[in-house]
Amino acid sequence: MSDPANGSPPEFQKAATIYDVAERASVSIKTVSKVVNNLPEVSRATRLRVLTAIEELSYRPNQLARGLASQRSFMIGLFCDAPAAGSGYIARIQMAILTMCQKEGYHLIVECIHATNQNIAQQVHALVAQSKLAGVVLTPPLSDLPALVEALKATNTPIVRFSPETSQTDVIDVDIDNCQAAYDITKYLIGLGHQRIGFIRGPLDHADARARLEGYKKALEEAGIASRDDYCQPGNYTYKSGMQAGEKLLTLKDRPTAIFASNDDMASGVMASSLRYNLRIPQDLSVAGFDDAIFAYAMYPRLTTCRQPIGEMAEAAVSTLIHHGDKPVGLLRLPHKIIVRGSTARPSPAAT
Amino acid sequence: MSDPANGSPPEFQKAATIYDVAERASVSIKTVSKVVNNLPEVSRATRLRVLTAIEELSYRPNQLARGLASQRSFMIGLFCDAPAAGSGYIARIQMAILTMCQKEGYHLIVECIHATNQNIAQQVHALVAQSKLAGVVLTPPLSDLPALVEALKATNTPIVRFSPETSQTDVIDVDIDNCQAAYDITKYLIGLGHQRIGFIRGPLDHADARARLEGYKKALEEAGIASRDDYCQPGNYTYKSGMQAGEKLLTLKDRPTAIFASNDDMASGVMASSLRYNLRIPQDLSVAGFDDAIFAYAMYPRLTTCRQPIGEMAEAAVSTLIHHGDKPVGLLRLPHKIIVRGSTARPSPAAT
DNA sequence: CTGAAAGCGCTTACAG
DNA sequence: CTGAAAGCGCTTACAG
Repeated sequence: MSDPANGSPPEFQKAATIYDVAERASVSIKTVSKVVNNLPEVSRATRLRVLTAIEELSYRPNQLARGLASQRSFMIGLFCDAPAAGSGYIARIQMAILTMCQKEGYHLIVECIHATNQNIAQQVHALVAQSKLAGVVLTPPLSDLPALVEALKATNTPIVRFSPETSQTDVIDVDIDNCQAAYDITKYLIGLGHQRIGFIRGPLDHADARARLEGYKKALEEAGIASRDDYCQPGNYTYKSGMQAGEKLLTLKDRPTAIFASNDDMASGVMASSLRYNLRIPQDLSVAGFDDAIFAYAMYPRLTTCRQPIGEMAEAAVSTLIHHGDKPVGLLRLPHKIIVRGSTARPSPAAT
Repeated sequence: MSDPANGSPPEFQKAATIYDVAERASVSIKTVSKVVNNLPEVSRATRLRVLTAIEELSYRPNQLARGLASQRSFMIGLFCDAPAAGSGYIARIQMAILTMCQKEGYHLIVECIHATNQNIAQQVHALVAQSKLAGVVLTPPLSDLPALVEALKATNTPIVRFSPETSQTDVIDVDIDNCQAAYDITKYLIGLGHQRIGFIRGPLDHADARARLEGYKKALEEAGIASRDDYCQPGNYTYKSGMQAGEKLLTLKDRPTAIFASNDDMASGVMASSLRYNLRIPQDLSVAGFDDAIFAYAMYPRLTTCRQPIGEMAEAAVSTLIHHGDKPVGLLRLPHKIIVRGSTARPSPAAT
């Protein structure tokens, strides 16, 4: 197939280099470089000539050479603990980041870092030093690994963290207002006519779990509904813990007419437990979750929940990494969205 | 912070290069290169000296330089249509591929290619030519995009496809035996005592859907159970189509005591529809799915299903890409696994 | 607005 | 078993 001795121009076999383009356009490679990188200082006529040559040779700059020479690659790292785990939150972030990267002409390189790993610093060093990443996106629970963040800072790599526990300097954080979101859902349930609203909280060492609990209480208080301790059950964000909390809530004397679980996995558990007591959803019991997990749409009835604006968060993250320096450091809060579906309704007259 | 005028060795500020290591170990860079790449022809003593120097300087080879010089990068591309969509099948593949890559010292770069995109060839050219990918993994539905496969072949990039429709030359394919898997599930249901087993098939233009249907029929036939047309309903792999098929099956005069849906989304739909008829699962109706989707474990009761050995498939895929040439081209079939959970049980005496 | 030259940090024949 | 040199394909001061 290959024919090295062939005298004809190698337009087919070998990829064109910047030299080929320069020669064809009768300019220096410097000029080609400028055109490719969209720098000014090139006359319209020259630019057009170069562009034509690029087109004709279907030239693509070699990213490896570009990165080596400029000491920065066009790659953004996405560091995850377990990309495929959980309810798809991480997967959704990845998809959004990827879309943004492609829009900006960057590539996404995904790395798995185990939060329990000991010398993270070493691993990061290997990863970042080797590839000269243009920036790194951290997803939970990695957002809250001081060792990771420090190691990254030491390599002078820009960082964006998704939903971190606490804000930090030198770092950009993107998140939603969990308290407000929980407040909104609770208020929506109250607006529906519910007075007895159960709540299943997440682990209290998670800042988001605390914030959601706070939002729930705030909404009740504002509506003049006394909060009852037995209506607020603990959970740990798993399906099973949701089912257990559901059992407790549904066997209460004055059982709630609505249950708001702080995530979709637990909401799913509640729905499972409601089957045991022959409660129909949403006629006998309204259930709301949080996250808009993949399965929230595949269960019956579909789950009312809160969706994070992951697309916008990713957009903010990537553009911050690429144009970093323009944006201020700190926490960026983006607006969430309540998704109302079939699992919530007005309480039946009998229940109220 | 940085102090270029500082005379002390730059062990901290700047990353060590191969020259620094060579100097410290008193060898040429060639020798360092050999040690790093695990090539022979280096005496034990020298190798040890180099290794020590590498350790002391915490040297990491620059991947960009390595790639540029050798004309091949240590990156493997994972091409997906929509990484986050669906029931997590793609996400799981990604996780497995990623794990393998890290084990082999490669990086994973994820690219999103829309199957509907017109000139895929161009996009591939840009992607692969730019980054000199060591290999590419294709996931459905991209596995069956001739334009993609051809474009990739033209760049001489090794390819591995997950679950393609049809085998091809020059390409390695990994898959399970869908017919056998469906046969196994059906046989398991028969073994439980079910005689009236409904089936919901996938779209018949999918090879896997056809194979699963075939497996179902084969198991019935072997057991001497006549297959009934009204027990075999069409579906298109969505939750909704599963629910519709469920309605049809459950309103049949002799309704099935078990339903086997060709994927978990449809199985989930069946379970939803069963609620309408006050059928308890698994007491009144057994339901089995296929895929072991993320939510299969989060529903109630948990779904009996078939899991693909994604870890092994990924292992085969990556090692094939890296050591390609060693392995034969063609289709590699790996063993599936039936996961029995709470959604299936013996039929109740009344029903049989 | 454009060129010539050095250099990014490796690998790879080619010698010895 | 090891060295010296060229080259991978770009970018980036430095000149003009």
